Amino acid sequence: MRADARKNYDHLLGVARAAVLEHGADASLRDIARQAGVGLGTLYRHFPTREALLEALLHEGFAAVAERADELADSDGPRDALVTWFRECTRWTYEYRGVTTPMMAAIEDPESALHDSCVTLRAAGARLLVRAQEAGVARPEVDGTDLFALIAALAWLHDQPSTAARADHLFDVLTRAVLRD
Amino acid sequence: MRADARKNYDHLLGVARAAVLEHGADASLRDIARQAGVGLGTLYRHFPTREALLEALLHEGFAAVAERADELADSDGPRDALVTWFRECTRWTYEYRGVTTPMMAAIEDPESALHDSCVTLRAAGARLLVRAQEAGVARPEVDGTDLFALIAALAWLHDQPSTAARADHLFDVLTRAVLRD
DNA sequence: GAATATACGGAGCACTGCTCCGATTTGTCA
DNA sequence: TGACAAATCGGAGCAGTGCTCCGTATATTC
Repeated sequence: MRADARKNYDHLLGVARAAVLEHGADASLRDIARQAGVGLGTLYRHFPTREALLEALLHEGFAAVAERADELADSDGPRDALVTWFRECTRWTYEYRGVTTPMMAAIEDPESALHDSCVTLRAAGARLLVRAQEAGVARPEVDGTDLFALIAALAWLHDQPSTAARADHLFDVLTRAVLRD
Repeated sequence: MRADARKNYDHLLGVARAAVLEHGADASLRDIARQAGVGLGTLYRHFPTREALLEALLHEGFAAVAERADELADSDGPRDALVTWFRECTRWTYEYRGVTTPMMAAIEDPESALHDSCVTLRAAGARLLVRAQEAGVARPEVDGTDLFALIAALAWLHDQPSTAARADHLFDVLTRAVLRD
């Protein structure tokens, strides 16, 4: 990679992060390029699709949340590990508005730049879920895809003006759908 | 209302219904106008906002689902009435893709053309919910807004390619968050 | 310092929502 | 019936979007 390309890539990523934090995952790509002092073609060369840009932006976070699942599996009991991870994962998605729709599309599309990260995240959750089910504290009819869907749904609800304020409460409500009473 | 205006209004509504059924709630307004053989200005005069168009499209459905709640309250027990209405209401939203985001925005915005219909729907669900809670079969911490949010979340999940096929299963899962075990 | 491969920038295309206003049609009243 | 006023229409025009393409400029290599 050429030196100027590397510099543009890094700068672009920084500007994109700020833009996505402020305007959500559907921030204007033109604005990002302009704000980075770079042509639109340059942005598209480095990030051919919006998913590629999001992947570059979120990759570390995905990995950290997935790894956190294994940490919790070691340190906590089946029930606490699942609930804590579910909560932390959900909270993490709250940072980036509108990221949940591309994620739901990506997990179904192996060509998407976000696909692998989403699959990794789902698998991490599924491990904790199975463990909790084996311990008899989670409902047996729920699977990893359901858990992923619930996380995405909570993120979506957090993006909606009418339910953003009660996100924590909705998390508690949805937790009852996963846990055995 | 002038005769030509009335004719355009009705025709526009028919074309819009087909377009929304096929392309979802964010169907191109230009396409709808073109397909109806009408200028864009005409469409905007009859339906000043997209919400106004959706309200005209969905008003009957909103009213029918709300009324259905009272029917079920008369005919069924607290638990069955709630679950059946929850299911029917959710299924109804499946007919129109992408309608849930504008609904969630509308219920918070009294100026929106969809506001009243959304409030009516939420109130209908809340009546059945309170009845079920008084009978001890629904969780006391859930309220009407939560129920509305769950319906919207299920509709959103149904719009996503990765979870559309398991919509019924997700309904069963989320029902456990509303009902007492 | 010259040659080559790499990367850049932005004009251009097709689409979107939405506004505005001159042209047209309808209903009314003499 | 015919003229007039009010209601309605149609689409050009503006600003924004995603995305492509290619002439130009820059970095690296020899």
